[in-house]
Amino acid sequence: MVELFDYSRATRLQRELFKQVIASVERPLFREDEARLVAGLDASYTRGLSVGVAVLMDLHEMRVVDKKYAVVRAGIPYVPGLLAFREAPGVIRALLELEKKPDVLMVDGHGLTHPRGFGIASHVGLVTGIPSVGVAKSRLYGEEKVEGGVRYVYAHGVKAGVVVEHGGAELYVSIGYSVTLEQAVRLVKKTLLGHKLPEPLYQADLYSREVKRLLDRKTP
DNA sequence: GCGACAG
DNA sequence: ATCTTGTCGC
Repeated sequence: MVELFDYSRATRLQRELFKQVIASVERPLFREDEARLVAGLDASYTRGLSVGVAVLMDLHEMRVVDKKYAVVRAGIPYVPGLLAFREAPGVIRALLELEKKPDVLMVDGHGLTHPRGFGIASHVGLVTGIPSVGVAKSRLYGEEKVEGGVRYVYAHGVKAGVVVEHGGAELYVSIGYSVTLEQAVRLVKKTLLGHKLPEPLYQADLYSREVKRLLDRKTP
């Protein structure tokens, strides 16, 4: 039968790139002290289209300094574990449109805490070569273990994520690409303001839905 | 076979 | 993620 999407080929690629993520974490490119720009990445969907957005924020002033979007065909359906193949194309295009290169990316979804250790956060980070952090609103994979009052998520033999409780909800923070788990958690906590999501993702969520509405209203 | 399953 | 009005509460 003709396959619209080669599942085994996609998972094979993820298992392979997972190794590069592990290698990147041993020598993190992310320089916390010098980091000034973070990009929040998210996407919305409508009529077979994917609206990917990238919102750039200044970590010192915690203000939005730039934001871009890209509309692409949502070719692949959503399949747990393969979210990146549906969502990354639009998000990456929007990211490349930014006037300045971010020091780190915050992606809506998991990174290492993924069945094959290569969720969308790792995917986007590796493809662009920019350190990344995954922030999901629910669990996907891994074993949770509490140590010193901290809810860690182990995956593929490594301490891959942390469950951060905030505003009555839980945030699954995980290593995306070229960052340590400690850096990932600090970045998320630092950008946690008055919303359930860290500011970069909250702003990205708002923007992607704004563009989607604009698209719905424009094309009846 | 059964349960889990990012957005 | 998306489909969807009003409504209860701070």
